[in-house]
Amino acid sequence: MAKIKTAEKILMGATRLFAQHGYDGAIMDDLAEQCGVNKASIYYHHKDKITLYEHCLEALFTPIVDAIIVAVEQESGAQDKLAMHINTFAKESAAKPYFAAILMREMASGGTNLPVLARTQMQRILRLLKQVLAQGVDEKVFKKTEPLIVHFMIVGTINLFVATIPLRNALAMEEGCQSLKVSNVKPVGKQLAKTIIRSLLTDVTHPMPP
Amino acid sequence: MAKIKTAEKILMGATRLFAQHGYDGAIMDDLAEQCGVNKASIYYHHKDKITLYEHCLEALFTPIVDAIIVAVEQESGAQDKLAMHINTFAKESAAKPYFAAILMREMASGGTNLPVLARTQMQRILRLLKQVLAQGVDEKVFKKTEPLIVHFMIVGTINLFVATIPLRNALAMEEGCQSLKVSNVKPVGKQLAKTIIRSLLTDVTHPMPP
Amino acid sequence: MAKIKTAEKILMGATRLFAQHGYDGAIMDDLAEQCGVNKASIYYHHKDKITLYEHCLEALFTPIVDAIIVAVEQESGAQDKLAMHINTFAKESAAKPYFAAILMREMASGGTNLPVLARTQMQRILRLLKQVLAQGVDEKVFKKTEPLIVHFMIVGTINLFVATIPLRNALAMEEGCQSLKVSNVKPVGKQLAKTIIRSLLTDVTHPMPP
Amino acid sequence: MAKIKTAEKILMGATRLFAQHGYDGAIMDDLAEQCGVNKASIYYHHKDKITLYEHCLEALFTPIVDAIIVAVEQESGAQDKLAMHINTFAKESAAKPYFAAILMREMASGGTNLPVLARTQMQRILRLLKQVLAQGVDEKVFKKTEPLIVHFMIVGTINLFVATIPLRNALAMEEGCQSLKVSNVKPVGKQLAKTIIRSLLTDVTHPMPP
DNA sequence: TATGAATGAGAATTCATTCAT
DNA sequence: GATGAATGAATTCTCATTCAT
Repeated sequence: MAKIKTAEKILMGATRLFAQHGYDGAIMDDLAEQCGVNKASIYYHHKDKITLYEHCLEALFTPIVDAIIVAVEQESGAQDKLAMHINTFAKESAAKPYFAAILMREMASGGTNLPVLARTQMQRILRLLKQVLAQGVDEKVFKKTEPLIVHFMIVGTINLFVATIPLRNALAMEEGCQSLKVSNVKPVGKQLAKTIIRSLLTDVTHPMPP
Repeated sequence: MAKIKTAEKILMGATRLFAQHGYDGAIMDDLAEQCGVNKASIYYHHKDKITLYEHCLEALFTPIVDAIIVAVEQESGAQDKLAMHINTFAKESAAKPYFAAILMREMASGGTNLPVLARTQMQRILRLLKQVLAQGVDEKVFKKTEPLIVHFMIVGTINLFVATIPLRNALAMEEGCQSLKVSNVKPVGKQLAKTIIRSLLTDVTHPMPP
Repeated sequence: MAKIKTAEKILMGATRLFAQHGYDGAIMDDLAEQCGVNKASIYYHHKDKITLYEHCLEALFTPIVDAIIVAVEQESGAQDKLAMHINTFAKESAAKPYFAAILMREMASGGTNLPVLARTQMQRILRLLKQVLAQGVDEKVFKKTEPLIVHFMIVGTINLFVATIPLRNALAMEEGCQSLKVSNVKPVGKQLAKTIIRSLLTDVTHPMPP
Repeated sequence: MAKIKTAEKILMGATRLFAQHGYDGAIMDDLAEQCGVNKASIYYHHKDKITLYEHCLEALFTPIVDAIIVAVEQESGAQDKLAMHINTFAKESAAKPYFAAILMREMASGGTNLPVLARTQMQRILRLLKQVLAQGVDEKVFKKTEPLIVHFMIVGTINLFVATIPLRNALAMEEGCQSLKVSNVKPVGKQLAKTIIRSLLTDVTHPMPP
């Protein structure tokens, strides 16, 4: 019987809670109740709240960044790599929706509280992007641009899209405006990739991916 | 004697605190101290914490959205309107940096807690954008696109850029990586506008603004 | 134009509030609002809360006790005096309903907080009752009894009746039980007087008042 | 080791405090201190102040009413039942002196705040009394009377007597008036029973209980 | 491991009172 | 006399954390 370990159960519940309410808004009592464990058990497994938070970030960020790096490595051309970068980021964000919320809050805090590990992970992504863009410049397909801005476009757009899925559904109800209800990330990633790549290309007549 | 009104002083201090720490992380005692007023004074002017928060959002969001609408109205062509939309959003966000942080947190919450007024303001922006894009389609300059995605690109990118200014400065120190230190929003807005507009244009040979 | 003086207006409002909520439950802000005066005005006219309370008690208790004494003096026989004592107490309590509530609360506090003046007034009533009962014993119409118990019967019964008028009306609604709705004090005073006097009479064949 | 449970300890302390100072006058800090428990413990066991108050009323009222009902059931004649009703009410009130104080305050509030349970309990008493009086009328021993008035005489008198025991002791000291010092409830109940029954009897020559 | 109970340090809110005009 | 604003001292309640079993 594949009983989920208590420590794991707590970690998952905590991630959801931190995503929904932020670090300060997440309450240990609620966590215990929602996980169906005793409050003291949390402390048996996780030292304290801040450490638990760090565990959550670690468990959340690392595999996402790893997945992106692996995916990008499988492509060879700069253009394909960039497209893969963006699409994988989108896919992973959509698959682990708490990632977007937590990242957004941390960015909102100026990232000051962001545990070192999470910061490191975000820098790995940025570094990867820089390499891809540099490769593109070398290959004469991309113009020179500020990688940071591209990074912001990717992360900002996707995060916002994923984090607002529930909001948009609510608005769609209120307003009867169906267009708000877009909740599939794939096309968003696609269009974002197209937009960014097109703006980077040296030669606009260069063939675009479909 | 132009004494700043206490209510106003509290509102400003509260906005900063909410932006820095989020709703739950902002502490009324700190607010009182930072404003140099008595704790009870806060309650004299603002009923309770949640109401104070709503007041902050109201004071923050409305003028920004108003400014964007006014600016866009002064242009006539869809392309110019869109550029103005993006640049004004960037300019306003940069001028009132708490806006980005607060909006990001709210988005992270799925916007569920977002007071009605703030939601309404964000919808005003979106509605404006829709009109501009529709006009562009009418004028045959723009391809048909999902306005929501464009909206996300604008808001997500700019917000992330503005909100991470302090983070990036910190990172720049740590890493000695000067490129992180970009803190002037204007070029970001410019490049974002160019990127988005270029991807929207029906005819890539269409003349771009410099 | 017979404008009610502010001090007076406050006194009346305060009496109601103290009766409804007790000393601790009465809130100065509410008082100001209900009286339509500024909070600071209360302190202009009444020093502080406890003093205001004393003023209320004084204004409430003294005329009631005076009225009883005057009324009793107008009778000559012990039996008539006692009847008058009870009926006047009932009448006055009904006319000034806040009296019952305030007295009950004070009694509930063990009367420890009861300002001296109010205590004195209650003792005047008790002293009067003692005299009447003693006179009855002298006149051989009354048996010797403990005046305090008679006092309690009178005050306890009438107070309870008057104070519960609103409660009983509520209950009558809920239960559809009309008998609860007795709200005219006169017959209660009458029956109470009859009950007490009958139990005091030496000779049960002694003529009773109708 | 028969350690008194904390929840119970709090309940008892709270009952005393509510009786002495009323709901608004009872302060949670004081309660914690007097019980020798931590402030937060109170909330661990009792949700909030109002709930704690309700728990107190429940624990206080129910057994008293139960005792009265049981005692009355053991008698058969209406006259004996009524005497037992009054005497048991007196006995119970004396045994749990906080009952009188709390009931008086609630009555003073017009009973409006009185938690449903306490109201229900008081109605059980009234209903019992009605049955006894009705039985007496059936048995032709009692005249028809308004049960509510009889109820008020019983409750009002006994409550006042019990609640004022401390006051009277104080007065007795001040005045040197020994007669005030009556603090044994039994004779009061006895006399009250005699008084009420005598006034209810159809035939005054009817044999009274000693 | 798990849990019910406990707790100290806060944190939001209230309230009587005062002050400047 | 009257009033809007301010304030210090509570007061209720919360929350992360610990302890005994």
